[in-house]
Amino acid sequence: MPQRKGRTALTRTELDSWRVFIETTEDLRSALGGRLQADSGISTGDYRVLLELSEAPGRRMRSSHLAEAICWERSRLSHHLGRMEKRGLIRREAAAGDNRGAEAVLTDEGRDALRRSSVPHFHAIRELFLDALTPAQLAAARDVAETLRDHLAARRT
Amino acid sequence: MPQRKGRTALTRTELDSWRVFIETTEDLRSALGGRLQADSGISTGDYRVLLELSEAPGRRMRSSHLAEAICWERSRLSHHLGRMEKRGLIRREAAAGDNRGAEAVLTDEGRDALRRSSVPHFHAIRELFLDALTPAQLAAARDVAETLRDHLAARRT
DNA sequence: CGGCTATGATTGACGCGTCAGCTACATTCC
DNA sequence: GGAATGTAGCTGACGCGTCAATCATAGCCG
Repeated sequence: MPQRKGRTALTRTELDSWRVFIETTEDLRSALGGRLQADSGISTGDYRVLLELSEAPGRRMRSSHLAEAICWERSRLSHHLGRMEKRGLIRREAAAGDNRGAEAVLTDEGRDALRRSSVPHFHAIRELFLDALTPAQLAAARDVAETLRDHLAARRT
Repeated sequence: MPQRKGRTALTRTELDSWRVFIETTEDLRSALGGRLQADSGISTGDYRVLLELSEAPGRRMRSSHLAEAICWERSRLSHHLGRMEKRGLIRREAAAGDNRGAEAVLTDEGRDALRRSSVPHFHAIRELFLDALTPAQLAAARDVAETLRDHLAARRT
C-alpha cells in the first residue's frame, strides 16, 4: 500500500527538488527584472501595465478592470499607477459614467517606453530562459507550470 | 538548416510557455510565503536566516559568511538582521578577532520560532508543490530548474 | 426621501530588496 | 610609521507588495 500523501516528512530528494526549483525560479525572476530595468529603465510591473493598456481600446482602462486583467490587488495597482503617473508613463482620468471610477490612460511617453523595451525584453527571455532548455525541457516546464497553476487555483479557497 | 537561436521573434508557444512559467512560479512563491507568514508569523527570509544560523556551530555566524551561505547581498542581510533583531529573533555581537566584523547570534526566541515554523512549512511545501506533481513531473521540474540554474550561473559574467 | 450596503479607488504603515554611499578597521607597501 | 587600498558592515532613499482602514459614490429598499 502506497504511503498517503501529506503525512510523511519530506525526503532528501523532495527537499532538494523543492529548493532548487524555488530558488532558481526566484533567481530567474530577478535576473529578468534586472535586465528589463537595465535595458529599458522600467520594471516588470511597469511592463505588464504598459502592455495591457497598449492593447486596450483607446489605450485606456478602468482601474479595477486593469487590476483584474493582470491579477493584481487593486491597492497594489493604485500604488503602482501612482508611481507610473509621477514618471509620466500613464495618466489618470475620471471614468465617464461612474464618478467613483478612475481610468488609467497610456501616455505617448508610456507607449514609447513600451516600444523601446519590447525587443530587449524578448531577447532577455530567450537568452535567460528559452535558450537554456531543450524543446523537451521547455514542454516539460510548461506542463509543470500549468499543473501547478491549476493546483494552486483549485486550492484558493 | 535550423534557425539560429537568439535571432527570431518569440513564437506563440514560446511566449505562452514563458508566461505560464514565470507567473506560476511567482504565484507559488507568494503562496508559500503567505502560508509561512500565516502559520508561523515569519517570512521566508526570516526562515532562511534562522535555518542557517540554527545549523551553525554555536548558533552564530559572521555576517558576511551568512550572506554568502544564503546568497544574499550584504546590505540586504544587514537590513533584514536589523528587523529580526528588533523582533528578538537574533542578536548581534561584535566579532572576536576582527573589530570590523559582526556576528549574528540565534536567540532562544529565534530557535523556538524556527521550531514552530518547520512542520507547517514542510506541510505547505508538500501541499502546494509536491502533491501537485507526479513523480515524473517532479523529476522534470528538478531537471529544468537545475538546467536553468547552471545556465544562469554561467552567464553571470 | 433617508438610510443601508456594495463597490471603486486611494491611503498609510510596514516589511522587503536594491543601489549608492558611508564609516571603520585591516592590510600592504613604501 | 603612514598613505593607499581593501574589506566588513551599516545607512538612506526609493521602488515594490500587502494589509487594514478610509472615503466617496452607486444602487437598493423601506
